[in-house]
Amino acid sequence: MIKISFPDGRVQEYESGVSAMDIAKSISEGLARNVLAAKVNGEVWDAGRPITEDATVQLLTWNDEDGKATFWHSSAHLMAEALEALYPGIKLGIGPAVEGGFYYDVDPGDRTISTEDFKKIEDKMTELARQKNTYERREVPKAEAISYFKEKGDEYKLELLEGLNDGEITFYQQGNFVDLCRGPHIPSTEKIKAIKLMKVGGAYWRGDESRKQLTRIYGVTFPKQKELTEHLELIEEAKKRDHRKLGAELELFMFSERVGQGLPMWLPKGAQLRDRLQNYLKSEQEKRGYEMVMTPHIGHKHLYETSGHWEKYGEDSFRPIKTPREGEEFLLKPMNCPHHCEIYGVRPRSYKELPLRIAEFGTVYRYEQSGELHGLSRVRGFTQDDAHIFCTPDQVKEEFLNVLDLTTTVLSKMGFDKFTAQISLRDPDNPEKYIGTDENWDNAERAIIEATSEVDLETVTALGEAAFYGPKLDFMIKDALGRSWQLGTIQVDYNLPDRFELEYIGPDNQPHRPVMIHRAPFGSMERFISILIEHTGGKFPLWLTPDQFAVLPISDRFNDYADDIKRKLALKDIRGFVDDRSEKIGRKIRDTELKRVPLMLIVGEKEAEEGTVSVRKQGEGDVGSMSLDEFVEYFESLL
RNA sequence: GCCAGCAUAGCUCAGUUGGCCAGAGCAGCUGAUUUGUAAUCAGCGGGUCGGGGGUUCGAAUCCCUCUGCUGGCUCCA
Repeated sequence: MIKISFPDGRVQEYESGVSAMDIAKSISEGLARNVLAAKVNGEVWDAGRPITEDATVQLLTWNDEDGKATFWHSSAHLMAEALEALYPGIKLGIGPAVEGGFYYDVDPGDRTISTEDFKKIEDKMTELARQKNTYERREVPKAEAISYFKEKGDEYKLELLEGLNDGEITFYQQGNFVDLCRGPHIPSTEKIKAIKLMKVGGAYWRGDESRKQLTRIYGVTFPKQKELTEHLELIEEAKKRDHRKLGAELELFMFSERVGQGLPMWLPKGAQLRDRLQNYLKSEQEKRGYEMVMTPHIGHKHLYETSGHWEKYGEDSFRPIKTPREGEEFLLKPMNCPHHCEIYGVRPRSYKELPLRIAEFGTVYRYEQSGELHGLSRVRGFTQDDAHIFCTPDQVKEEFLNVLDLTTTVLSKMGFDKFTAQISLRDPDNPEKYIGTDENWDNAERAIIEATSEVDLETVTALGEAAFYGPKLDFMIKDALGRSWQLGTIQVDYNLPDRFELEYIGPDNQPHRPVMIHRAPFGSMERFISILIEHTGGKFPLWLTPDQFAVLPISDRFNDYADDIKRKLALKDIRGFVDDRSEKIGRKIRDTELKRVPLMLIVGEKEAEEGTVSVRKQGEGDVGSMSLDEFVEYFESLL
């Protein structure tokens, strides 16, 4: 007998060789039906694999991330089986589960697989799934594995085998399909009820640009048809909120082929929104001791040689521009920090001035590969909400707290309430990869960890993810659709102060090197606004939205009254417009709704006589009529 | 940059196997209507079918090439 302990702490005895599925059955048939895999001593196993020693066992179902991943991984095998049936001789790369589904990289030879082929692949998968084939695990000697794939002519699997040792090779088989696979898998293909292939694209074998490009087919599967339907609805909703679509509809920004790809232009409403966002951030920064600076859009190549950016990124940047006579070389500024370092160095600094916090909405230009450009989220010219804090090593923690406070304040104001952070620390096994003293690193890493724990921020720690010049903290937020986005970062930097030989005179009358902290709560205005658009679906917070109200006269006869309302509200800093078209009120309401204007003031004969407005609120409808003063009060209560 | 796909009016899309002056809805303009909580009616204008080259008696449609966009890969100070 062996002892099995469960997550709730319960311990029960079973015969050796019992499987997770047996255990599930002993608890209830219903549970057994839902079990996809099991975590045995922290490792995910096939539900049917015999357990021969004492172990902790957690049964995994669709509701567990690991259960989902197993389900999708098994679905990848099912797709591979279907592909082999439809494309004889197709060669297989790898087929893992990923966030939101699975993919398989395949080499179809001289055939191509496009979205048009999805239907027939899905149908084949459904047909195979209905055969209720079990996934059988088998340990295979390396020699046998090699000869199997040699005969099959699958060079990719053979290459994968090269990296594996004899004794750790397993095959999984369902139906007629055998694959080299570590597993685990779900018990049977019959669990896979709903199948949808999502997209197809190229992917280099083993992610190596110099290797052959395989066809990557993405798919997603579910145990219930209904879940697939919901999943597709979520994707539809995301499509509706796509910032590129809304940006055009709401006239926030545009792109032009003639201006160049990846170079957004802000239309009046978008510029207004962005300006408002910047002003808000500016005022919050001023409260926290930041000072604004401005620096030019280009900088001498020497500046970036000093900073090290030229050496590291120069080859992949926009080419330098030259002065016509002297041939001096300038770069479009890819970073603001070198300029800010020069500002720090304008005169000798005393420890009494530290921390020095200098901020700039600095527009930078980076050559991003053309295939990477995407709406506002990935562009070639963008504006960072940048600031650099120069401080003493002792002040790092205090400054982190200051930045965390700023960031959480600002993001909450924007309607984001779910944020987490990743703390990136040194790789303890490779200390030589990093610049700066051990003492400073220890100090900064401790400061970050302490600061984040003091503000009650949910964090994950990633060892070895730090930059070579210092540890960092990255903010992640979840949007209204539950998607995660990485926003701004806070990075400690020991490198630039060195390179620019920055100093301050300490109380000991000796020069010391300051620590530099880079931070950008939004990351970039462009990217942040793209996330904000999708988070809100274009329904921005009232204080931020371009037009806060629209006055809709019932007929032309009340246009003057409507203009009067608008003027009076403008005096109260409430902004909006009058829709004075000769349209019916229903039409005006519809058009105003589509523009995502939060408040509508409908005025007709009754209102003009009584000096009132009839208020209609986004998402709520008619909220009744009120005097203008009452409306101003109502408006303020919504802010 | 690489792979795959796409490009027809300001927007969303039709356009049969290449074949008369390339269509619709919305938007725009003009006029009528003067309207009470999500689309009033009529008329008009608007496209070298992304650019260039080729095949053909004939190209939006087939081929090549460039540009841009979409999805993926790689990269991201």
